[in-house]
Amino acid sequence: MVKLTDIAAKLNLSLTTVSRALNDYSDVSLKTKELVKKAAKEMGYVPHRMARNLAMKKSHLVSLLYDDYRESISYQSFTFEVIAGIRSYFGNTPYDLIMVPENAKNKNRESLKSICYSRGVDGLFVVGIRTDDSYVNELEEDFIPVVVIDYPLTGRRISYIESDNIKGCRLAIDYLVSKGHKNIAFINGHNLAAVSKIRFDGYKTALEKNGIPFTPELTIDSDYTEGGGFRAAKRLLEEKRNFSAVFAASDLMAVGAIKALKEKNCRVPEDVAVIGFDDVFFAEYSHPGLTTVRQHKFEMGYQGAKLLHKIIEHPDYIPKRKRIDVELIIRGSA
Amino acid sequence: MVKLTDIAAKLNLSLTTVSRALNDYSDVSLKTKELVKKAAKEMGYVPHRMARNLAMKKSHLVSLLYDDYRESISYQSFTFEVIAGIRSYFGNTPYDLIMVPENAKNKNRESLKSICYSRGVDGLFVVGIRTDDSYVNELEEDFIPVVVIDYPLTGRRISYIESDNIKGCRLAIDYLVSKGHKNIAFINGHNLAAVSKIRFDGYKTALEKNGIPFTPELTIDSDYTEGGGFRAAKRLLEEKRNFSAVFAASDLMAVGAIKALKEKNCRVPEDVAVIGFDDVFFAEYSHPGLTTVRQHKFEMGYQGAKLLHKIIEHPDYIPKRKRIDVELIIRGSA
DNA sequence: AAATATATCCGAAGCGCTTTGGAAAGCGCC
DNA sequence: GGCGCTTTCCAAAGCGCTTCGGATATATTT
Repeated sequence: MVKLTDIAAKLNLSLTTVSRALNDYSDVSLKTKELVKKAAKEMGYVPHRMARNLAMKKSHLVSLLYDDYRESISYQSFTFEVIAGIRSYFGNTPYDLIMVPENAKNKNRESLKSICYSRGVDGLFVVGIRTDDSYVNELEEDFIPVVVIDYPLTGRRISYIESDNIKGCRLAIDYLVSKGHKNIAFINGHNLAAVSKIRFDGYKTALEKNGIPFTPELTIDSDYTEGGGFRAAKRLLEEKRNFSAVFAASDLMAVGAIKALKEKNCRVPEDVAVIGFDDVFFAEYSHPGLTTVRQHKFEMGYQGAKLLHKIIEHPDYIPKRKRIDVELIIRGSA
Repeated sequence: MVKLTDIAAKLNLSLTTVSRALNDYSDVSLKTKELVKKAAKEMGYVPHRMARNLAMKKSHLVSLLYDDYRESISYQSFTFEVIAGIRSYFGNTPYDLIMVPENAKNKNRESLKSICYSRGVDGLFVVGIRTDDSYVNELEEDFIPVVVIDYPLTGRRISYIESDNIKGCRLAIDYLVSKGHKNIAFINGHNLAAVSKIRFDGYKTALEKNGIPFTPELTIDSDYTEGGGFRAAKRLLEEKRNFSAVFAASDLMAVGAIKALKEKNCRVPEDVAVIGFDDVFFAEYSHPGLTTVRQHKFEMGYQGAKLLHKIIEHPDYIPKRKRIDVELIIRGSA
C-alpha cells in the first residue's frame, strides 16, 4: 500500500507538501501539484480514510438504523426503496453508509450513543422505528444529527421525513365519495407505528370535509398484516356494520380485507370498494388490482439524506421536517 | 469524549496499562483490571474504533455490494433477506457492515479496489451481481476476501454461496412427474444471472433422471420478470407446443405465466400445472397459491457471512463454496 | 544469599494522515 | 541595500489507540 511518505520520498518533497498538493491547498505551486498528482496516480496511491478521519476528527460516516425482523413484504419493500434513495444521495457525497449492528432482539444491546460514538459517525438515519423501541428515548437526547422516516421527532439537530399522509387519506376518501360511497370503514394499523394516528386523523378529517359524520364503529384497529386486514374485514361483515367501502392503512391489510370480502361473497369493487395505502409492488398483482395511495419511497430516502447532510454540515441550520407528496393510483378495487 | 489518557490520569496509571487492562491482557493484575473497567464505565468511556483500527491495521469493516436498481419485488425481497442474514451473523462479531457507494449507473465509478483500499475493509460481500458487471473482473483479481451470492467465483480468498439449484429443479420436476406430467416446459431467466445456466442444467438432468427426453422446444429464455413469464407462456400456447406443466426459474415469471394461461382459458392447475422458484412473499397471495421451490435466503446470508468471517480471520483457510438446502412448497398451482 | 523466574507496569514509537507555525527564497520598492 | 510582501515549502505535533521492549518489584529456586 503506497502512502504519502512514499510519494514524498520519490519526489524529494515533504510529506506536508504532498498532502497539501493532493488536497489542492493554495500554498503549493501549480507545478508541484501536477507533479504530485501524477506520481500519486502512477504509484496507485489511495488515501487512507481511517487515518484521514482520525486526523480530521470527522468520519464521513452515516449510520443506518433499520429493522430486519418485520417479516412483511411491504415493510421490506418500503425499507429497501427508502435505503436506495439514501444511497443514491450519499453516493454523490464523500459520505459512506454504515449499518447499525443488528441485535434488536437482544435486550442488552449496545446503546445507540456508544454505537455512534465508538464509530465516530457524523449522523444517523433511522427508517421504520417503532414507538416502543428503546432507541427512541436515546434519539430524543439529540446527541447527533438524526433524520427519521415516518416518526415525528424534532430537535436542534433532528428532523423527519414523512409522506403527506393527510393528503393521502383525503385523496382516498374523496375518490370513494366521488364514487357515491358514504359509509366508509377504516382499517387502521397498530399504534406502535407513528403513522397510524396520523392516518386515522386524516381519515376523520377527510370525512368531515366531505360532510360525512365520523362513525366510531366503522374504524377497526388492526396490525398492518394481511391476516389482520382479513380478520378486521371479517368482523365488519359479521357484525353487519353498514359500509360500502373500506379504506385500509396499508396495502397488505387491504389485500387481506379483499380476501375476507370474497370469502363472504362480497364482490370487489361492485359490492364493496377497497383502497389501500403505500402501493407496494404486489398491489398490481392482486385481483382486482389494488387502488391505493402511493408513497414515493425512494424520494423519501433521497430527501431525508439531503436533509441529514445539511444538518451535519451546517451546525446552526434549523432542520424543518419534510413532507413528500403522495398520489392516488387507481386500479380495479375501487 | 473521554479517552484512554483521561482514565490513566484519573487512576495514576499509564496509558499502556489502561489499554491492556481493557483488552484483558495477562500482564495486568486482576485488581487493576477491575479498577480500570469500573472507572471506564463510570466515566462513560467508549473506545474510538478509528484510532484502534489505524493502530491495528485492521478495520473490522466488511463492505456490502448490492444493486438498488433491479426494480423487481422479488429481487428486493431476496436481497433484503440475504442482508438480514448477513447482519445477523456479523451482529455477533466485532465487524461492521459498510455499504459500497451506489453509483452503478455511473460509468466512471470508483474501482472496487480503491473503494476497499481507501476504507481499509477486511472483506467484501457481494449479493446479486450480474455477469456483465465490470466489478466481476476486479473480483477475480482476488485482492481481498470475498463471498458472493449466486455467482460461481472461486479463488484463494474467494468463495460463494448458492442455493442447491440442482436439487430444487429435481424436487420440482419429480413432483410434476409424480402428478403424471410428461411434457414439462421450462421458462428460464436471462443469462446475465449466473443461476440461469445452473437451473437449466438442473431441469435437463431432472428430466433425464425421470426417463423423460429433453425437448428443446419446451425451453424458452425470458428475463425473470412477470411480463417475461407472461410472454413466454403466451408463446408456448400460441405455438401450440405440447405441454401440461410449466416450471419457471422464478416466481415472478411463474405468476406471469399463470396470468397468460388464465387469459387463454387454461385452468391452473387442472389444465396446466405451474411451479416457480424462490418462494417470494407474494407467492402465497397469488391465485392459485404458487407451488414453488423455496430458497432459504436468510440462511444464505448468514452462512455466507460466516464463511467470509472465516476467510478473513484465517488467511490460510481454503474456502469451499457452500450450498444451502431448498425445499418444495406445495400450494395450489401444481 | 545469590540467582533466576514471574508478575506488573510503563515509555516511547508508530499507524497514515492533517495542520500549525514558521523558514527560505524571490519580488518590487523607496 | 534594507524593508516588507508574497510565494512556496517543511518540521513537528497531534488524532486515540496498540504494542514492543524493557524496568521494577516480588516470588521461587538452589
